[in-house]
Amino acid sequence: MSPRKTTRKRSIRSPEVAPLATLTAPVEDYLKAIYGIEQGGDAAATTDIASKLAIAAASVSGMVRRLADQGLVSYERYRGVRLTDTGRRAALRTIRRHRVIETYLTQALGYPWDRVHEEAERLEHAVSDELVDRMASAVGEPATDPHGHPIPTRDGVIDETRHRTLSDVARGQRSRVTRVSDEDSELLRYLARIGIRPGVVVMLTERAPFDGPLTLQVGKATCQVGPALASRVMVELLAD
Amino acid sequence: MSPRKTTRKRSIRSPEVAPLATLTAPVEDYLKAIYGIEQGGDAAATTDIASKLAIAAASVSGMVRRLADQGLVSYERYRGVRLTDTGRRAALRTIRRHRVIETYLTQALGYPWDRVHEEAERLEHAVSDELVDRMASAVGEPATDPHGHPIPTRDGVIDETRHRTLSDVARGQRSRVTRVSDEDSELLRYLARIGIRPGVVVMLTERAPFDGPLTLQVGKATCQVGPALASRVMVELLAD
DNA sequence: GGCTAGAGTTAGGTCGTCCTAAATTCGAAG
DNA sequence: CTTCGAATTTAGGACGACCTAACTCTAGCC
Repeated sequence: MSPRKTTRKRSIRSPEVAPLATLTAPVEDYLKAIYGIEQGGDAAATTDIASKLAIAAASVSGMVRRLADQGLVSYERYRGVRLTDTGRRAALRTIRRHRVIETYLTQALGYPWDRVHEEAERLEHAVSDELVDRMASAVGEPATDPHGHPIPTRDGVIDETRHRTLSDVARGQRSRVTRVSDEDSELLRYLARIGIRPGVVVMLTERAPFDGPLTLQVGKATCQVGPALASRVMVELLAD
Repeated sequence: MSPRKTTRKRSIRSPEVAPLATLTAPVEDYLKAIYGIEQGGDAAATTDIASKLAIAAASVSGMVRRLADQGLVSYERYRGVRLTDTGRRAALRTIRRHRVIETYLTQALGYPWDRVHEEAERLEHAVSDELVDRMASAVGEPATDPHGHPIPTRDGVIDETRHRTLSDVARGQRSRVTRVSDEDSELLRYLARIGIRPGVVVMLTERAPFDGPLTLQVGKATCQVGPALASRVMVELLAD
């Protein structure tokens, strides 16, 4: 019916190795989101990207086409999105920036860990590579950010070890907290209050049935946490 | 899904004054530029703004109307632009950010003074007030940035003393450098090389006629500088 | 193997910021 | 007081990033 020739008419770019130089802030945000979703194994679905970025799905369709034009993702209609190598490099660069900034702010400027995410979310689009490297070296080239997430190296190498969450831990099992989700600052304040942070050892003493609360031994204290919280705390199991 | 009527409405102490909350980066740049031009005394002319921002004059006309709509400038067609109080406060806030960032980068992260401007130009739009304040206090609440420019206080108070330039200094006069222009990094590297930086005392020993080069005694060294450089170095005269 | 719920896309807008080209206005000089 | 050049504004576009509404495709179920 309608002409639907929207597929082309973009600019004519002969070379195919994308520049990687000047990405806009929204583009960097999309790439980060897609990277995160792809960690699940599958191609990133439109709605997942949309919900992660709090954007309408229709907007994602449009943007994804632009990302594909720029060689940052590969994309087949109705089939989801995958980062190209170029796109993955760009995503990891942004993630490195974000995490170095978070680490620097907490260590060098005394920022509380529940507020660095928001600040880093803005700064990651504005800092130069040089500044990121200076910040990283000022705090001793950290391997993880304050929430335990691994920091990619300058060359885009990142530890992709999967961790299980507290929800997966069996009763009576001791584990060490490795990472906590960093986006919800209320959650972070609460975790700080009950003593849960990367490095801390917790013992799961009880689990109520039907996805009920878990009872944890954290240091000398005991606390109960719901499944929503438990699924946002990553741990590694400890031998007894 | 959500109503997304998030269109701000920050409260400000004075009644009915404009929001001042979320200004875009271009808007902040315009306000800074207008502030700078207004320091000359007159209303800011369209072409001056355009050339300062490296933007077409027609674009400035359009933007200025939007600034006026937001209550940031007052504007009469063909008559130039003046900041309103709200606009001036916003401009000073951005200038404070810029200069605090410059100072922090040089003092805390060892950034060379000829590259901080560029970095600050991007970061000034991304940092929160809290971060700026933390940076300022980390480097001892500095009164000036690395190039000698005064830093506005949190409440928008700034030292507006006019300084004369080296071009205005009489032969045989001793003066102390107070500020140097910070936008040209090549100039800054050269100034560093010949030992001119804020605080340094220079003696003008000779001036060639017809706007020719000036001969300066800087410490134990002598150097000759052209009028283009001299007009970008601000000084205060010293009694002998 | 056909049907439909929900995922995904297209259509058609809006907004902010920029552009070039074509008027228009101002003010200074004759 | 007219006229001309420079300053300025308007007209008309482009682009990126978003939106809602309406349509289309896919996959899972009977």
